[in-house]
Amino acid sequence: MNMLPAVEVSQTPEEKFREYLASRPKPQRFTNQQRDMVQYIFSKHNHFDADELIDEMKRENFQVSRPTVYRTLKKLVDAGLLRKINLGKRTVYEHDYGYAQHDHLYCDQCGSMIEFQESRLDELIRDVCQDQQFQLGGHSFIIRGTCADCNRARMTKRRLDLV
Amino acid sequence: MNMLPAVEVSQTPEEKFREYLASRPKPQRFTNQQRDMVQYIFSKHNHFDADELIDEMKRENFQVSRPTVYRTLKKLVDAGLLRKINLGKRTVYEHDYGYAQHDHLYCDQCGSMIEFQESRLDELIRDVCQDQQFQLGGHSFIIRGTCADCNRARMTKRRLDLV
DNA sequence: ATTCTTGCAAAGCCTTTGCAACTGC
DNA sequence: GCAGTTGCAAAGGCTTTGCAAGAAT
Repeated sequence: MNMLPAVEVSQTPEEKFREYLASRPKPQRFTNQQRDMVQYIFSKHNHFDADELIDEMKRENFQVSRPTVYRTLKKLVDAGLLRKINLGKRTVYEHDYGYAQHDHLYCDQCGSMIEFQESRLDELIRDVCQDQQFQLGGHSFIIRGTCADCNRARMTKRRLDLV
Repeated sequence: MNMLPAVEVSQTPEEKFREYLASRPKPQRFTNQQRDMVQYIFSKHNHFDADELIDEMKRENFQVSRPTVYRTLKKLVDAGLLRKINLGKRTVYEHDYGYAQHDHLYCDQCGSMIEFQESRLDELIRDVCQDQQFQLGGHSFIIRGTCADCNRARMTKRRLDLV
């Protein structure tokens, strides 16, 4: 995955999450499983779905249960630590906190997600909202197709097929 | 819904669908239920999900079964008559054939979808794909937020609450 | 102590599928 | 008549929930 610039943050993800929990109308508790999840998720920068997270964490002997993972992921999204991306077939999560605003190219062949930044997009979104008197909440933007690697693989295969 | 320019098409949706069916590796059949669905769907221009379509068609005494609706919707998407839009909570379909390329603003409050066209978006997409040597397949772009109507309603409510 | 979180099993929701009866071509 | 379509019931995949036991504050 090509890396985008990190963003300066003054709190660790865990601190930010605790702050979020504490600031709820009904203060919520910070549990061991939640701590493990936050630490695990922010120890690597990648896109993952609920199942992958559960499998990987179990493989590393963390104690995680499916319902709790779903419940915690929802809180992490609310807290602004994660962003949820709906891919149609799959729903994946990625870091939101401490990471630059960006969008994705999604490869239909290999499933990889390539991140990109485009300042023109923000401008465009602002203009459209202005036009329609629409109060912007957010956006989802995914460009689908075939990534460079898969394209190369295809080309090669096609060449071989012709022989 | 604000209307975008229609596009010139030489075939009716039904004709186009029959052509698609006939051109399959294993030619497929055009049935009464499929005809009803195509006619019903293209008799109005709106966004709908599978359930809404079934309910409405049943209400008008068309005979439709859930599995067949799903099977036919898939074919209509393949045939290029419909476009499938994943809204996270809901999956909706809209006319693709005979209708200008566009994207959507989605109101979180009332669920309405406002269509818009932005030529700058195509340019941007082309540039990003160029950069990444990515072969474009398509894109999904949804701007979320609160539409003008809902915003007005909220304003009014807020004013009333203050009295 | 109180109140929130957990984990199991079960339910929900939307979508797909196996299969026998049916129907377009 | 053959091959594809239909509709029922059932299964699937992912996500959520009721509730009793357990943990955080």
